[in-house]
Amino acid sequence: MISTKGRYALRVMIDLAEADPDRFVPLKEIAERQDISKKYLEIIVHSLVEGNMIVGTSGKGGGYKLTRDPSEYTVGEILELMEKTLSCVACLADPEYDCPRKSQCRTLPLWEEYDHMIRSFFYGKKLTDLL
Amino acid sequence: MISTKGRYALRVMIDLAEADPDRFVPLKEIAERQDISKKYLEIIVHSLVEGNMIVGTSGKGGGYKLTRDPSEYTVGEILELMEKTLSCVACLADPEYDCPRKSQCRTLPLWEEYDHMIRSFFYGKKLTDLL
DNA sequence: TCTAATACCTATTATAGCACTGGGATAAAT
DNA sequence: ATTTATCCCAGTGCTATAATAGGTATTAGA
Repeated sequence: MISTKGRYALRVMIDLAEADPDRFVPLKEIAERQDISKKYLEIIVHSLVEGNMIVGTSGKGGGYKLTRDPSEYTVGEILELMEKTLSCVACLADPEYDCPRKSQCRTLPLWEEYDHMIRSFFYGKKLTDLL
Repeated sequence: MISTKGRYALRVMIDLAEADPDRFVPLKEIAERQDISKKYLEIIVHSLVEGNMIVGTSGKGGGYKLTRDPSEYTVGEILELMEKTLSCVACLADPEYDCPRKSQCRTLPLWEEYDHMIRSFFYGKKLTDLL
């Protein structure tokens, strides 16, 4: 399941994409428009800043704005940043994990196909496709 | 994410699909073959019995077997039984829920498309496709 | 009829992640 | 100095997951 973090992050990004690209939009505004607690959004935008999706400046007139043109973001990268992984099963989420049953596992090919489908879907969607 | 319940259930079903269709396969055997604690599998097969996917008989010579031909099961129905929902977001998982933002939500169409894709994928796979 | 093998039932637990909330420190513009 | 912001750290309540434990009931066969 996509958590609120991923879903809210996407809404924040859409909100910013629809704003004046040269303006720093304060979180308070986004919170009101999106109907999400500003406090909770702080956590989310922090991750977005860490992932270089947006930049923030403090002080009066401060806020957040995108680091690139809206058309240069994919939904996949935003979601993956927030969810840590888009993988549907534990055995694929951690690339380090080497399952002892993998050679005989009847279900692994299914999960791999599923995983691939999800990735293509989300990485194939641009942020601008949602506007 | 697909939980262990869903993944293990699928493996149980595959295990039974590969067994003699007239034989009741004891859980102990499945647990050993699949390398899953028998105790935990009890919970899983209980749900499978409840959902009429398999039947069990007690006593010596007892065990579990499929209720239909392996080709008549879809992966989707097995997973949905175990996971309660295959929906990726809370707003679609509960059909009763009527989101106040749905008419203006920029992300809803994305989740709907995603949801549909997942359903088609899993309901389009038969148990026999995994053998 | 006894025994072994089996399913079936109820309960408890430990851990982790999710979805937040609170209080303050720091930064910048007027 | 004041206002408007971000930035930072900490804590909380809840629920689901992934099990484990111990027992009862049922059945086939020796």
